[in-house]
Amino acid sequence: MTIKDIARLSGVSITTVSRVLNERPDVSAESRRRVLEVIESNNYIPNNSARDLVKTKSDAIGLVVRGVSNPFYTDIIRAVESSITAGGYAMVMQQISSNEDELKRAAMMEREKRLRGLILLGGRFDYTPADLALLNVPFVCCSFANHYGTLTEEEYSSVAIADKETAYQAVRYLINSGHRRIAALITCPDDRSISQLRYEGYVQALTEAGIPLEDSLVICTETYNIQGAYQSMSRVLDDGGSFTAVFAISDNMAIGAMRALREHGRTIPESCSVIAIDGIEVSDYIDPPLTTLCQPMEEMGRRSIQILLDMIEGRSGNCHEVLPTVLRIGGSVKTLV
Amino acid sequence: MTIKDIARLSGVSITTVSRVLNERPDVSAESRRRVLEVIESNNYIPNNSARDLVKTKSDAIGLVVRGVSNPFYTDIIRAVESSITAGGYAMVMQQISSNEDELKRAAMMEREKRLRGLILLGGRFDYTPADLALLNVPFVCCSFANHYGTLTEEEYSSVAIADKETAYQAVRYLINSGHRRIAALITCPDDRSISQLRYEGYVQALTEAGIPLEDSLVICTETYNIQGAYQSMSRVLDDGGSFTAVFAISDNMAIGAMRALREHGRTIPESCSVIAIDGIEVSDYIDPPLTTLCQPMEEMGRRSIQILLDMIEGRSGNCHEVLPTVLRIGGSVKTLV
DNA sequence: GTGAAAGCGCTAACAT
DNA sequence: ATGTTAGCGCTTTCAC
Repeated sequence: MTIKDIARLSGVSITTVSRVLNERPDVSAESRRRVLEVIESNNYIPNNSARDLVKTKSDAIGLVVRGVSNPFYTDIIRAVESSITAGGYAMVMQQISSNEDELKRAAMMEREKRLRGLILLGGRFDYTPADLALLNVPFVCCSFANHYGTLTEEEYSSVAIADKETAYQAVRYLINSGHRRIAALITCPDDRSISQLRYEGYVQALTEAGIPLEDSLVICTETYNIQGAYQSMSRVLDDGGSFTAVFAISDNMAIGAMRALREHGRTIPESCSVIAIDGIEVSDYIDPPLTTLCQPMEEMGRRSIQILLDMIEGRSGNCHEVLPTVLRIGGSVKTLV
Repeated sequence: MTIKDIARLSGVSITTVSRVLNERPDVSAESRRRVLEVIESNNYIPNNSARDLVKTKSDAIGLVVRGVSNPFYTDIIRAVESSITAGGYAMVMQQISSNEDELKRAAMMEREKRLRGLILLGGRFDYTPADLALLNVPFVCCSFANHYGTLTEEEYSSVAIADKETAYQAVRYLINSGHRRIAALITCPDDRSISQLRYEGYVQALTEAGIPLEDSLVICTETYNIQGAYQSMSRVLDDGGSFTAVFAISDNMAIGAMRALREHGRTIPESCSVIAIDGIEVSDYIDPPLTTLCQPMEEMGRRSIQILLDMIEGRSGNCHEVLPTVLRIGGSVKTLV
């Protein structure tokens, strides 16, 4: 069933059918009615490949994710997908492993699929202008920005929270609650990632409060997953790590750490407080509910697509949005007297 | 940059370039080398739309999901995406809300995108042959089957666990632990969904053990989410619901219910045991770790794609796979003396 | 308001 | 081994 069949069946030319298909005004009501009728009754759907070919572009937007199973990304993906579909585009998703380069993958997808735009969900913080040359369509960095790179604000778009400041607030919250021996659960202090940024917030908060930094309180997990956090924290506790509170750079890592703490007889929050950043749903249902700074996942996804569509459809250029976080007080932080 | 440019630049015809592109043997080593060189240095990537158009089909496989943020689906999606990419195809994902019909959406996608096949992740259990007429490409039902429908085994494919039997095992485990007043946390006893199937397992286990069914022990949440389970369980506990154990049809719902139990002073497992089905990662990190029957998510995703590609590439026809579950003993079930 | 015809970039006979 | 050519299904001038 092609446009030709519809034309034949409704007794008009291909052109007229095309006009109806594209909601052009220059078709008589009568022709339109007939064509629509035939389309309807034959369940005809135009071939996207053919349309894309002639228009030399598709209606697809690519989503490149570092790990779809990261529960933090999950809500964003949902919002992204909804917004893309609502905007009349289609989403093509690819995930990449931690050692792959998201830009190379994105560039590949872009050319192959003739993408109109890209969302990068999680990625490196150190793109250079040369990296960008790979991409020929608008893109939005979602949940990260170019803090360690050399891009100017005009060269790319981003939607994220203020990572360093948020981490600072979290640690500040612990300090205000009377804690001074505060461990940081991060992936690595200088991997130019979100972890480094949040670690910097931790350092700033301690420094400002006149609390000396201690290497033994910086727990590096290498990975972002729950199991890695559990193992790293277990190891530290086995070695007798001593602190009254933990700042975890993600809810997921906090949850892994909390199990390690419990298994080592450290009740939460009585013998160790925990605070994190992200605000995934489940962390509000665990015991005790995790005190955390919530990112507006839904909004991050939605805004990213809004910005991307604005660029694709020529309404505006690159832009950067820093979304606010909200402190969700659970029961994982104890005030020391 | 099109195939024509490459042909010109390497001094051969477009056919030869096409041959190189498609790794055909009938090209001289010399020509191949030259073409490859030009392709490489110009960063040329063939236009997929054009290829799809002439081949009258794409390289895309559609994934239709009921709620991407369901943590149980998340691992499956990851496996599905990896397998699709590894098989040389591309994944196009769409999620649908609970009131939309997945088959209609799938059919829409299929025609528009000229999909080669479809994975339905979560869906109705009551398809009829008429429903199937909508779809013209192979598809695999992932995590569900046609238990309440009228399809024959030859008409569709599925990869799932034995839901009723698994639920039976879970409840049986509670009974063997000495429980007799066992609540069931389900969405609805007769919605022809996975909930109904698992509820049937619950009924069978009780009946077999000579335990009378009690309406007041069947807690319906309508939704599958954590919050809905929390609210429903809270309501029941407010009304003084009395039971020594809860069988939840999903880990997620169990986690919601556990918070409600705690908030009502019911410690787990001392004053109430909890068992569930799914085995998502986080449920092994909560306190107490949830005792649950784990589905092999990774394998479900992988096998679904294997089966789908086998059908797409004509290696075999429809087939059904029932994957085993594994009991993961946490600390949420207490043995009554 | 409508249609004929060119062409988007590619593959696949078919010929050489 | 290589090139010529006819479409794939659609949109878009351009004429009428």
